[in-house]
Amino acid sequence: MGTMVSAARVKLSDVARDAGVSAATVSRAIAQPGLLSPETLARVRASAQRLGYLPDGAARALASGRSMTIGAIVPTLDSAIFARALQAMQATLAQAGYLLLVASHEASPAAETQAVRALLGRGVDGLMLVGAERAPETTALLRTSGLPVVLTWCGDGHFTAVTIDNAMAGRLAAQHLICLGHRRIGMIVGHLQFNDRQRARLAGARMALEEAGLSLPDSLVVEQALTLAGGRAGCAMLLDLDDRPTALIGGIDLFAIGCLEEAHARGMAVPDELSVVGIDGLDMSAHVSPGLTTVHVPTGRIGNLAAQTLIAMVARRPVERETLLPVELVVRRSSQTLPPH
Amino acid sequence: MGTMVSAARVKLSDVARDAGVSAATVSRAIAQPGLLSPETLARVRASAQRLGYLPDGAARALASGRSMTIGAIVPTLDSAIFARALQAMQATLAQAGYLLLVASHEASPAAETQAVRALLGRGVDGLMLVGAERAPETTALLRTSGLPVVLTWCGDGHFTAVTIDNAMAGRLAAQHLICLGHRRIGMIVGHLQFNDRQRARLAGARMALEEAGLSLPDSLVVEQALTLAGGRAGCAMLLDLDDRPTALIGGIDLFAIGCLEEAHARGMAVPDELSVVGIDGLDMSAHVSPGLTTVHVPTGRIGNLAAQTLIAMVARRPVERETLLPVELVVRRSSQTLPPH
DNA sequence: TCTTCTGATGAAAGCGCTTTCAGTCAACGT
DNA sequence: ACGTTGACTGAAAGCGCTTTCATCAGAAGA
Repeated sequence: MGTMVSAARVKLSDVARDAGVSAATVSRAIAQPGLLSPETLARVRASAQRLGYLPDGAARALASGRSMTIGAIVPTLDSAIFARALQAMQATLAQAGYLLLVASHEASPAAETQAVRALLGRGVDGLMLVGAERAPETTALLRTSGLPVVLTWCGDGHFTAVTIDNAMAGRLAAQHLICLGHRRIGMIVGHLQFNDRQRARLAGARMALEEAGLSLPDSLVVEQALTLAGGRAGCAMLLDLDDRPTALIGGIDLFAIGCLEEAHARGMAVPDELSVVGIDGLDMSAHVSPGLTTVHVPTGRIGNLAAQTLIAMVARRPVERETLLPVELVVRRSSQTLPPH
Repeated sequence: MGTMVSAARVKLSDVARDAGVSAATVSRAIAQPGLLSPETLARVRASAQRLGYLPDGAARALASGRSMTIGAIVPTLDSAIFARALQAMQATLAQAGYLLLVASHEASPAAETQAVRALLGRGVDGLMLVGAERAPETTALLRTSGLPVVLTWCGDGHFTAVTIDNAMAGRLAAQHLICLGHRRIGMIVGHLQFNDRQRARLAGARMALEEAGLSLPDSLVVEQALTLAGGRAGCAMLLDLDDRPTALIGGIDLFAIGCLEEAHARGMAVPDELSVVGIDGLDMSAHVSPGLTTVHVPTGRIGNLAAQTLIAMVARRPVERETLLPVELVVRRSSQTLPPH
């Protein structure tokens, strides 16, 4: 044996010869076994097995026009949110024989365009994207490609989408705090530039406050990078205000956890001196101290449904234009009634 | 316009015709622009641009034998560790024009075999795997394929690998606690079945204890699912022992964070009544309360290097057989000297 | 002036598979 | 007994691109 230079890979025609059938028959044995007689099928399978035949995906894709691959483009893989959604997608796709091709754009519309181009070129059968906001060029690319596309978290009313009501999430967080008697509420959000989810959450919170005769002035909103440290920094800024808020909403749970930390570092008791509410419902949030009140988002289901929807679209089965998944307030210890002044 | 049935996609021959050159020339304009005269190149590019030409990846892969795709198979995407490594890989790969195809096996060797088969079939140019332990069948598949393969976290001395010294990580954690005066130390590890990283960490910790004249009996080791809840449950089991340990090591940071939580729930002060050390160095660990002492692992670099190594192997450039990345103890507040008895 | 290069381009043969279109053959109906 | 039907299978034409190999100017050398 030793280091043998990779033996020429077994190909379909080898199997055909070995089994004494035509190439067409072997192909059918793989893709439409029902068309073959049991004996032929068994013979072909035996040969394929014995020779260790593995179909060449590129050739199949070229000949059939389907790559059995779905692409997903997310802001980053390094986030509990997208990691969970992708894991769910991947699991669902794998069951259907699809593979997941991933790309990230790090909040850059141009990078997203590039990623779309790359995935389109690679011949994915469908594409999952996050949010509805993107460079017009990207949208044009998507449209002219005619490829099945599913937007997630936010829809645009045109592409198929699996979404949550981000504005409602913001609203629930705010209403909860309002009900507890808070009147001065601050919010930390991600950079709003290329992030419609954060914009919607902010808008929802603001609207809830206004409906209650209150307001969420820009002075009480701070934009931060989507990290725990960003949340902590945002919290610090808000707490340093002359008329500091009595409650804070994190546009993502990570922000809220950062707030918990900053409050702790300052010796401010949560929830006694500061109430904190997040949005996302990370596993982690149930485990921090105090437990984080948050608006839970069914992240895994978004991934599962996006995958299922894409699979259905590839198969030309009808699908919901937009699936809206419910968000839900989960009250824990980080928020409480505003103590009497 | 309206709903136009997807216009036949622009293909290389269309560009060739438009530019008044042969298909070969267009192909060269894409892959080896240096071979063309500046004028021809410009003309072809202009045509391609105008027609919106996007090369067909499947056809390229079939004709050239390279798919410009790298595969990665991890236990799960839904873990801060693998998510970070994959994000790093993806970023590095994207810069080199490669795309990342991901699969997860959820700690099932059979699922891993299947994933390898799927990725091999899809014609990836290289493959990243986690750990060195796997079904013999998988290894055979990998070997006969002759594909560039990089193992991560643990190597097997045969395949190229980007690793960390897991045993050293366990050892550092244990030695730290021993130095603080702890004599009775417990450890929570992931299921050891198909996880050589956890086995090595356990072995390292055990060895450190034995070298100090102590021991880590099986009664003080509990296997748990790799989640925060698993860590908490493991901690509970260990604390319920008659002769409870004074310090706990988490085989992953998540376990250690679970310990913090369980201790908190029981009203046990950390580190006064219980010292806790983790292994991984999650961002989160710096932010929990008390800050978690942990053995930091350069997760992102593992991903970067795995990608770089794979790219080099595809290009037939020589690479290190095994790159061992350093781990480092980061002392925070969760561990302290054992108080006088 | 006549080779000999060199650089730029084209013609054409696949890459390994799918799929249409025919064709074969046994069973069936009348 | 003979056209029909239906179930299988095979021949062959690509899928869209890459890559030899050949060609053909024009530059350089003799």
